[in-house]
Amino acid sequence: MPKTRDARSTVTLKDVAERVGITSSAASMALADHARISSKTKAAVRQAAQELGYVPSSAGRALRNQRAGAVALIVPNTSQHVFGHSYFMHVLTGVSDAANAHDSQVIVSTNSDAENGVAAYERVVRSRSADGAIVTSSAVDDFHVEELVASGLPVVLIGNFPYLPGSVSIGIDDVAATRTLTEHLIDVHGRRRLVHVTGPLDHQTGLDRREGFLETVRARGIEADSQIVHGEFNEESGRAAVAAVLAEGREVDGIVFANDDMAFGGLQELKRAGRRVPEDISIVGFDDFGLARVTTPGITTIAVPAEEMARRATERLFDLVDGRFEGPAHEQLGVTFVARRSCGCPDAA
Amino acid sequence: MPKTRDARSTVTLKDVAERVGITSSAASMALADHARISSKTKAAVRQAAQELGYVPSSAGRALRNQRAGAVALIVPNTSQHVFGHSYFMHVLTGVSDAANAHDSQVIVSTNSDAENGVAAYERVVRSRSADGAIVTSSAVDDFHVEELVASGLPVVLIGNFPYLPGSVSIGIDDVAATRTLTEHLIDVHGRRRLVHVTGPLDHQTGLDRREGFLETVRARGIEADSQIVHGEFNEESGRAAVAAVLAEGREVDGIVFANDDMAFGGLQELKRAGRRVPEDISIVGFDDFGLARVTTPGITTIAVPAEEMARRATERLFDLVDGRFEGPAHEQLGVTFVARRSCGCPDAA
DNA sequence: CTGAAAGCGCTTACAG
DNA sequence: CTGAAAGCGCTTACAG
Repeated sequence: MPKTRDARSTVTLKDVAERVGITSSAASMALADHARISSKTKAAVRQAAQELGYVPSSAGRALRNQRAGAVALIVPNTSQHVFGHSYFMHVLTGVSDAANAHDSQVIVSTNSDAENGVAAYERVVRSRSADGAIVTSSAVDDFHVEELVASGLPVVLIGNFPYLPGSVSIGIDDVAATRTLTEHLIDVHGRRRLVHVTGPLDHQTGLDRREGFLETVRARGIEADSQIVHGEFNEESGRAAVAAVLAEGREVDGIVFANDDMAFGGLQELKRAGRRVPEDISIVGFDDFGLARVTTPGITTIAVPAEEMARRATERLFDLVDGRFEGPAHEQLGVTFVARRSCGCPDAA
Repeated sequence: MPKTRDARSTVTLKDVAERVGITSSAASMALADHARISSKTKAAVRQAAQELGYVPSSAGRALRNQRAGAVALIVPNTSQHVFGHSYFMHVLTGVSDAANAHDSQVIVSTNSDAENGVAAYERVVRSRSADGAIVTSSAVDDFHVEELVASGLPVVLIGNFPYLPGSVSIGIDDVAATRTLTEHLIDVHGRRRLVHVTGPLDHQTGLDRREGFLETVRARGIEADSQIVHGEFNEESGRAAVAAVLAEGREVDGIVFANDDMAFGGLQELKRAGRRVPEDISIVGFDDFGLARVTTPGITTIAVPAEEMARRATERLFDLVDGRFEGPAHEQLGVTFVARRSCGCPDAA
């Protein structure tokens, strides 16, 4: 059966070489600017390539060079639900920028169905479609990540992975950032009866942000008036957490949500219950991937530099792939505190 | 220089074949379940492959089969700014789902710098890294899209491209959808003095949504009281459009924004000016990719089935690649009207 | 029926 | 110095 693609012309190195009257070996060297080819021949080859519209075959190159010319951005479906759309676009942008700079393609591997023997991303990598992988998973018990790292394949993780000492990762200091938020509620707005709505505690971010909250209320001596409620990083769990807290009837004047989505859900529930934010209760979130800016009131939060993290992670990945760098290493980027009206601050801008 | 990758074992078909004591040709046929291989040998090969952790080399396959096993999702940078993050995640999800079902990788090509001779996505495709492409651009004057389609390469476009009759595309009926929104303001909420804030008019969506608005105000006989203001699909241009309209001092009781981002910008500007939405002015947007649901008030809008469009587009692409289908063809999917408080309707759920 | 060569497009180590 | 073979990993058309 004739294929559609047959209609298109496929220009190979051989075509270029024939036009110039040399072998494809020589043409290859000419295009690679090899010293042994005369500049006259080089010019002729370049022109022929130009005229014929020659583009090297990625498969031919990959097979010969044992190098795919692509990196994989791996998005486990667990992490898909945990983080939001904006987060991944920031990450994708960062990865693409760095990959483009290295003339590399970006393969996005979103494994929709969790367990089908070999995980989707393991395949990407084992089939050598990609020279390395950026992984955004943060589930502590995701053993696939561990296996991937252990396989010796170049992998850079986005996030903090203290339990994977052999890994290369780029993260932020979630503990310190949450401390900043919590201290802000206490020191600037005089809040004393605080609630922390956690993220999922099988995620390192969930654990670290809780730790930051706990450290702070302890340091300020208001631990007895504080409360921890479990959440799942999504809007609905923020709503449910607030509903549960309000149902208990305890006094609360500030809530530290472990991310913005939960803060938004909580905000809606507080409004529904007739509590004014920030007059009656100050709230803060975490991430600033877009949502926190558009709600009413805007949500005070920590801006996570997702795009920059991804860019750095990808640069590190190329270092690994090119053998310029040997893990393990963990790098942390700075974050920005963004004051909005939800805590009681005046709106920015 | 030894490469990092040398540390990893690379299992080839030859390794599998040797373990079983046959040639790699036979092993290939065995794994392909070819009739001429005995079921006993097949079982042995499968087991050996399993034990060794054999995964076919994508480069070897691609070269031999003249088929990359990947599709490209092309995101011209123009269109990146025009649409939002959520839109692309919806598209990416749809493309990934369909590609996974066809055992194909997804390459995302975001050409950051516009003009570097050959456009980034042309390279992807010319280097045969991808067997076909999904393109999300909607700029009417983006000649790259035209070239791509003309090249004979399998391409499916997301959106409406009436000026590219030779193309295969999946879109929605923007004219009819905008008519629905505009009629809603007039017929349900009694608005008579309407403004339409357009999208960029070098984009088909911008043109079509304007057309839908114009048709409706003409049909209802309120054209004289209507006004068209130019926007660019982003929040800031919505804000600016509203500021301009208010500055003129004309009476306005309803605004049809060509998308949600502009509606949100306009909403903020209206609030700032002391106009109540929806009491004084009803507003509507378009898209429903996330923003419209989280603002206060929520924005009445048309939900665009971006994920489904992408899934269908990718299915069509595989039809083209496999020669099961010959373009041109244009398919339109249905949309959903979503009533929220910004027009005067009670909030949903 | 079955063994093994040929060839996809590249690049570089080798032979002359 | 330069020509052209070898081989990356696959699959299938061909020879026996």
